[in-house]
Amino acid sequence: MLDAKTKVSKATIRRIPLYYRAAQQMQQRGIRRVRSDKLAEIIHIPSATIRRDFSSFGELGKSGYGYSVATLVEEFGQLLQVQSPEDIVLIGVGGLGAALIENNFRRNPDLDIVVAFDHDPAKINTSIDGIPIYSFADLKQRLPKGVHTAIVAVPSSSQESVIAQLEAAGITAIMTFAPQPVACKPTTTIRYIDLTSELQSLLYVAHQKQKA
Amino acid sequence: MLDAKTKVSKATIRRIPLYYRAAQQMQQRGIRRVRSDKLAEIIHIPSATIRRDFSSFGELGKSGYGYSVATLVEEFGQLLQVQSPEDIVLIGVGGLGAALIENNFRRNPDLDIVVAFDHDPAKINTSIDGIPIYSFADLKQRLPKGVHTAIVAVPSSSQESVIAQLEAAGITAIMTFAPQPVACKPTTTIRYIDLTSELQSLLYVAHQKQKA
DNA sequence: CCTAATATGTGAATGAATGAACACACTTTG
DNA sequence: CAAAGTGTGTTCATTCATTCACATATTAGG
Repeated sequence: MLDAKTKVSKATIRRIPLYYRAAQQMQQRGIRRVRSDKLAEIIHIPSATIRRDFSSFGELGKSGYGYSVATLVEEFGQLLQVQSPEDIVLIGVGGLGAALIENNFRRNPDLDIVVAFDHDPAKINTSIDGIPIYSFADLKQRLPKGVHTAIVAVPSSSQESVIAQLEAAGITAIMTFAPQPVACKPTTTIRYIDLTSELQSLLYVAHQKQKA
Repeated sequence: MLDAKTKVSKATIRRIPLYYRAAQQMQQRGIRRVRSDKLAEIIHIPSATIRRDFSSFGELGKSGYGYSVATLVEEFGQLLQVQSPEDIVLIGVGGLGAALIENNFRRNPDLDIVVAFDHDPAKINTSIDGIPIYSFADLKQRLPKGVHTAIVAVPSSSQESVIAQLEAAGITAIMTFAPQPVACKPTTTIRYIDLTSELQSLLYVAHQKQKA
C-alpha cells in the first residue's frame, strides 16, 4: 500500500506529517479507531480533504467504520520512512542552530541531528548535547557517509557558498532559515523557512482583519 | 495607492514580504529601476506572477520602462506598515525563544520584540540583550499597552492555555512554533510554524525525487 | 518628431485545490 | 440473518492560483 496510485498533490504532501502526528497521538492515548470528521476537528482540516488525501495512498479506511489508528500510524510512518533513521547535519551553530540541536526533534526518534559545523574557532571542536561541532572547512572529511540531509542556519550572506559546498559533499535535501534564494542542482530539494516573511504576512492579514 | 483595488489573494499576500525585501536590497545597492523578468531571476518567482501581484496594488510600473525601485520600497513598505513600529511580545524563553530575542529581526527595525515571558523562576526578572523576562502569570500587568502581537515558543502541551491568556490580554496576531492547533476567536490570526512537518515533507519530496 | 524597441497590465486558458453530495460497502443491532 | 445505520471513496462543481500571450503605453534614439 506504500505507493501512490495517482500523483500525490503538493498540498497533500505537506499534510502528511500532520496526519502522522495526529495518528501517533491517538495511538498513545489508546484510541483504536477514528472517523474522518473526528479527525477533522482535531487537526482543523475539513473531513472531505482528509478522506481525499487518505485515498490517494490507497484504501485505508472502511465504510461504516472509519480508520484504524494503527493502520494510519503504519501507513504514514512508511510514507515518512520513520523506520529508517534520517541522519541530519546542521550548519551554523548560532542561537538558532544551538536551539535546534537542543531540540533535535526529540518527538521523532527517526530524525536525528548527528553533527554540526561552524566556522567560529570558539565553537569548533566543542559540542552541544553530545553533538560535535567541526570546522565547516572540514565538511567533506567529517560528513558521515550516507547523510544527505542538512539544516542551514547561517547568515544570508554565506548561504550561497554554504549550499554549493553541501551539494558538492552529497547533500540533496536542505532546510534553510536564510531567505536568500539560491540556484541549486535539479536533484537537490530546498525548503526555505522565512520567519520574517511569515511574521510580516501574518501582520498584514491581522491588520486587514482589524480594519474590517 | 495603498488600498487594494480588488481582493488580494492569499498567495499574493505571502509574497509581499519577498517583494519588499528584494526592493530594499536593490535600493541599498543603488539600483533605481528593475524589470519584472529581472526581479523574477532574483526571487525565483515567474515574472507573470510578479506583474499580476503588483497590479493588484495599483499600477506600480510603466510600460517600456519597468518599476522604480523607490516606488516599490515605498508601496510595499506602506502595505507592511514599516513606518509604524510593531512591538512584539515573546512567550517562552527556551533555546528557540532566546535565539529569537538575540536575532530580534534586526534587518527590520519596525519589528521589535520588547518584552518576554516565561514561567521558569530561574529566568524571571532576568534579561537577554536588554529584553526583560517576566513571569507569565503577570502577563496582564506587564504587557505594554498597544501590543497586539505575540510569538509563542512554548511546549505544545502549554500552548492552548497560553494562547487563551494572550487573547484575554488583547493579543490578536500570533506566530507559534507549537504545531498543536487551537481554537481561537475569529478576531485572532494565528500562524503555525511547524519545523518538524516542514522537514518531514521536505524529506518526502526529496526521497521521491531520488526514486525517479 | 517619428520610428523602433520595450515591458507592463490584463483577458483568456490552464491547472491545482477545495467543497458538496451521495452511491455503495461495511457494521451493528435486534 | 435481515434491516437500519454509518462513513468511506469518488464524482461533479467551484473556487483559487498560475501561466500564456498580446494590445497598449511608454521610452529611447536618430
